Amino acid sequence: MKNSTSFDCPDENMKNSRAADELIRHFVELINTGQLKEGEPLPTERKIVETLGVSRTVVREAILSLANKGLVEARHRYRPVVRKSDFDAAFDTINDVVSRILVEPGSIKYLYDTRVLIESILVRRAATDATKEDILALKQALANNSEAIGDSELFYQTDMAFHSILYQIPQNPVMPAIHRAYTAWLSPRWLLMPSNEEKNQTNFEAHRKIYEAILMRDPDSAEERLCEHLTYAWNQVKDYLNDDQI
Amino acid sequence: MKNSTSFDCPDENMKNSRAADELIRHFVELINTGQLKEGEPLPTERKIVETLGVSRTVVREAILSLANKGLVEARHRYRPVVRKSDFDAAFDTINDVVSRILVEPGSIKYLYDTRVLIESILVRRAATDATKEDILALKQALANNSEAIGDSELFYQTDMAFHSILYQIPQNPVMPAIHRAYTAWLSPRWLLMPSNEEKNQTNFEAHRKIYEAILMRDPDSAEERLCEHLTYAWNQVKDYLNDDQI
DNA sequence: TGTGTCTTTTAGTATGACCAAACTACTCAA
DNA sequence: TTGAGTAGTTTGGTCATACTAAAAGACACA
Repeated sequence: MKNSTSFDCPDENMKNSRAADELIRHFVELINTGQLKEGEPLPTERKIVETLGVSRTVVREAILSLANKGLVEARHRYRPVVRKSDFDAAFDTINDVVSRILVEPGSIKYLYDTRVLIESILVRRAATDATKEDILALKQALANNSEAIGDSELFYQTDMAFHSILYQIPQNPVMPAIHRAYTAWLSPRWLLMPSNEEKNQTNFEAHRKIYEAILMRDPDSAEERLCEHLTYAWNQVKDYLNDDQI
Repeated sequence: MKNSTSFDCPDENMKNSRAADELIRHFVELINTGQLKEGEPLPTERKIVETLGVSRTVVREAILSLANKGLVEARHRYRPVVRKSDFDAAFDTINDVVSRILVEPGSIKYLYDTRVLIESILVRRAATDATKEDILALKQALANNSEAIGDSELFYQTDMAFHSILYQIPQNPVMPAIHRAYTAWLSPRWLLMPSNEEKNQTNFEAHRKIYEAILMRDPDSAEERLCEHLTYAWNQVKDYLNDDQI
């Protein structure tokens, strides 16, 4: 189909002449307006071919693009279904680029430093804004962390869980998504580092100090202790990264 | 979470029989190891067909995926070239998902609030860490902002430029990328709001106060003034968003 | 050295075919 | 009646081929 008339497109740029792009826009429109709801499957490829008047090649390209953009989920041999689009899904779609970036020297540190920045403000806000329930959650996470000191794998999990509370306190779904993204991207390198009870003990103490500063409603102290904690953690892990990754 | 091409399951393959996936992994490997360098074009589709022994359909799917993942850049009718993978590119690849998310009620505010959080810690760090050069850059940006009060379009640009200095101070390439992402995602809604000289004057004064707090090396004051500024800005813009977008 | 034209190559698209997995409907036994 | 097993149908994944228009390259010409 050459669609010389081109009903709605004023043909602004020649570069946008891929037929699949129009299909993509079509489905994005359907999804954004709710005509295709979350969890609902797209029409079959052959159905789209006959209703939209394009070839199956184009249909498959469009669906593939939608899948790669994270708007639909295309399991092998199943109909693509409209995906839940939340901030978690957004971070998921850049896993490959980030993996690519993280092989470049220095990038891991850059990413880690942004985590330090973000958690710095998070502990400050925790110190000033945390509710009784938040404090209780931190206390519980701290207890779990304490009990796991002898089990490094479990300690790693409770460590993450403690930090994740900080991301939950602002009641903003973007923050937990950021935490999950950090975890997904950094943990492969973190797990290169052997753990032991001594390190666990040190990290637990750091968590306790942060908790206490939050309890005392002292943002400056909370931030300072968090930075100490994360700096220590970085120094621990960097010895186990290849030189060209640091 | 399940369509990540990186390792996910200890039980390795679950019907992972899509031929394109292997091709994708192949090229990701070539790119990550530097055998395919940045700016270098991929082989032609037919070349890949004959060297890798797969059909052109599969080759095209793989290339399309690489393009959607942001690892290569596929201009219409040109050979795909290996793309520079930086944090800017990462944010670029999620524009579609984020656009989808931002049509959901409340999500714009959530995103904006994370910006407030991040800039809060940025102004704090600016107050404590900014070099003479940083201060000078802020001063210059402030001057440009002042001169643009009468020209709303120019004011918007100098406004962004002032804030962007804050993102540059940590000397971390992730932060400017975050700022550009915020700008790209939020500005379409921001530009719905009509500007006038009075608002510009107010915003400039806010910038000046932030600058002065940084100059005085007073992080608490800087953070407080920034939050006032961004709260004011939000209140200004929210009246021009549809009710179901707020 | 730069420019316009011709030829070759290649990406974009369409079509048809085939296979295997998923889906559907039906049969049959408990 | 119901549940499991089964055969036929649908559909996604892949391959092969063909055609078109645009990009790349070759080449003569000024």
